[in-house]
Amino acid sequence: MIAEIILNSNAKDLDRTFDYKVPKDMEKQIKIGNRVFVPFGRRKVLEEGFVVGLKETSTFETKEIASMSDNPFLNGKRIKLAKWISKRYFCNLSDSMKLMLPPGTKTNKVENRIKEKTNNFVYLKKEEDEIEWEIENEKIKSEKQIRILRFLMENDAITTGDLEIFTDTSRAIIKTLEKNGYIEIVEKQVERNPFLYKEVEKTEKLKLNDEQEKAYEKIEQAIEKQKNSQFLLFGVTGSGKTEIYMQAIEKAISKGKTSIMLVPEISLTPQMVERFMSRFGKEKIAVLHSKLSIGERYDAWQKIASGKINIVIGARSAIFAPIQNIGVIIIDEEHDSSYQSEMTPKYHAKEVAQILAKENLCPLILGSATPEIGTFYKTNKGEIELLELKKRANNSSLPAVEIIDLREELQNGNRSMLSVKLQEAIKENLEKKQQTILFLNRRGYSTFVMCRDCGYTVKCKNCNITMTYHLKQDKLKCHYCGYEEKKVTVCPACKSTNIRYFGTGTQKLEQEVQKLFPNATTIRMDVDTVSKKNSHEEILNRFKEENIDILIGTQMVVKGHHFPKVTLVGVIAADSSLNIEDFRANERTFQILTQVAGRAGREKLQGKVLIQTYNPDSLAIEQAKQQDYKEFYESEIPIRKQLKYPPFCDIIVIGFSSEKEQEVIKQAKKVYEYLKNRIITEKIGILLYSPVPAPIDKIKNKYRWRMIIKCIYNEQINTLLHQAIEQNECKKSISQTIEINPSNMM
DNA sequence: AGCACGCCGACT
DNA sequence: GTCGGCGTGCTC
Repeated sequence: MIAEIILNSNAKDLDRTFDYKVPKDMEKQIKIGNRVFVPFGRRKVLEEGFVVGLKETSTFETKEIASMSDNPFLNGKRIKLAKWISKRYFCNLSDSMKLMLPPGTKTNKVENRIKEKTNNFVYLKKEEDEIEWEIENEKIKSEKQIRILRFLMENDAITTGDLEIFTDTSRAIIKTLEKNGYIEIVEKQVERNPFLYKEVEKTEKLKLNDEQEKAYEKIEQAIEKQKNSQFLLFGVTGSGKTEIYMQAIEKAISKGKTSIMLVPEISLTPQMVERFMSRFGKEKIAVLHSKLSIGERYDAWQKIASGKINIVIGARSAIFAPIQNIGVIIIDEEHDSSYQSEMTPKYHAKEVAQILAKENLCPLILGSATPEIGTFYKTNKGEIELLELKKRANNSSLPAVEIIDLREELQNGNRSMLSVKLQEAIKENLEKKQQTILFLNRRGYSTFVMCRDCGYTVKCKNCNITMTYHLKQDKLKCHYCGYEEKKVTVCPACKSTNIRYFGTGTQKLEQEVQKLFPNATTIRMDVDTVSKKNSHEEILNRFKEENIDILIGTQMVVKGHHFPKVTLVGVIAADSSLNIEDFRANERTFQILTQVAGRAGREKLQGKVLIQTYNPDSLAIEQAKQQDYKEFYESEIPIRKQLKYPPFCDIIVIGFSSEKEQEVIKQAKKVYEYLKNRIITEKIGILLYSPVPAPIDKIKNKYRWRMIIKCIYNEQINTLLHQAIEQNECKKSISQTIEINPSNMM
């Protein structure tokens, strides 16, 4: 017997199967999906690989499989899904398989066994920076050691269970680190999973109103009849979507089936999880999110794989949880961009969910108050069934939204970031002792630094983008590669000292608010303040519990949380998402403004929203004021149609990048010519644009070019694109990427 | 990706 | 002479 093996490697050249002979004693157990170790080339160590096919003969002179894990790891269905992913998202098969492997799977030949987790904790003893510095000072340059340190830093405490994931060598390094006093290993009963010992009170299902009942019945039917249909549960926050989700899950359980519910990472709060646990009991629910350590993730994964779990709740990657016999898949806030992975494989959890739902013959429920344009379009075409919830369950009224024209403010001589009206509203709110949220989707202090004499702007030396000034560290930072520089006082081009800091970020906003309202308490939330574990929750809880007057933040403040005392929301600049080079600019602006507006006055108190903008005539902003999704949809659809944007046409971006600009251009042109010829000879209806530099043409010292194709994406196009890459080989130093309707067009 | 082979310049 | 830098090519 011959096994077709995919090696665990991300090299382009190795993204194909290799044939190996199956030893006689292995023939009975071996199955597609098994993990094996094989000799490869001249390498001294065995390589890890996965069985993706079995056959009788091979045209090659085969070597023999050396060993096989007892754990099956994957199966035929998973391999099939991995193959689909690598085809659809243009990644190596080994990359898509990695998504489905148990967390912390070791990639060396040592068998991976994790002993029972104890409560022994390893703590970092010193300040993070100091450790890194000391390590480098002692010239300990081992990659492994640095990796372990990173791991320790990311999880300020890890269990000895986590330690088991490491290899013997790594464990030895950790012991050395302990001996030298960098870390300490303590025996301590600490419970990191707040739900493990917490008593949850059982709650009963709520009575549905007529609208909810109508929607639920449709879903119930689909679960009952095992119909692979898709639903859009379209309703504002507070219209009772969650109760419908829970009853759908209950229905699935009653049929002996499991459920997956995806939520955006940011909405995965303890309160949300508790709500599900008190309905279904905590034993049957597994929660997967990015704050889990590898050990915790491993435990959850094993529990799901063993069949003890019937509900999986998690962010994007939870779609790959090893759960069987799915009865319903739910994607809450389906428009959320976090469902699209930004790392290879750049999969979209919604598309993967569609595949899984088809495979399991179960319904897929998408929920949103501001669905993706494409999703709503499908409800018109009958591909998705629309279930509408118009009523707000608690009958609270929509906040009053007002648009403020910043051009007028400027004409009237107000150079402040806060318009007169917004300042007055904040003052009034402070007097009433009610809370305010100020939203500005840009972090840092100043977004660019320019010489007023010669127009020179400070750019990152690795990336072709302007540096942002950060007040606290008094430094210029590149938001793309993290490069930092001293602040500039003398123009490097003309030696002028007439340097000005332009643009505003959350830091400057906070400073200005403190200047204007010295007696108000403020708290800021953006990536710079929430870098540490859990502080996202901490900031929001502090804002709520300590009654802080003003919360200043980027999009993080927009989602999930319920703040009963917030009655004023100020949007400092609604334009930032409007001017980006992206076909979703209007959609993103509408979604974010509608969501921010929804933060104001969610209970008895009447809420007020002030949106400051330089484009008061923009339809997206005007319709966000009305908070009328359908009207926005109706106005956006003709634009999409006219400009040949999704959902009428797909945008395919082929990217090329390398440190050598000439090579990038050469390869881009080569692929362009190839595609042009194929399109002419095969008469394929696609629009091909010649290669141009990407909007950000240099990141991390790599020049970036790209070409855009507009067409209706299908199997034929997919094949053509794969061939375009395979048949136009290039140097290893050039990286080529293909994305269809990428979430980031930069 | 690794690992070896091979070709060429630098250095005892 | 030979050590080592890295470009090239192959791995069932």
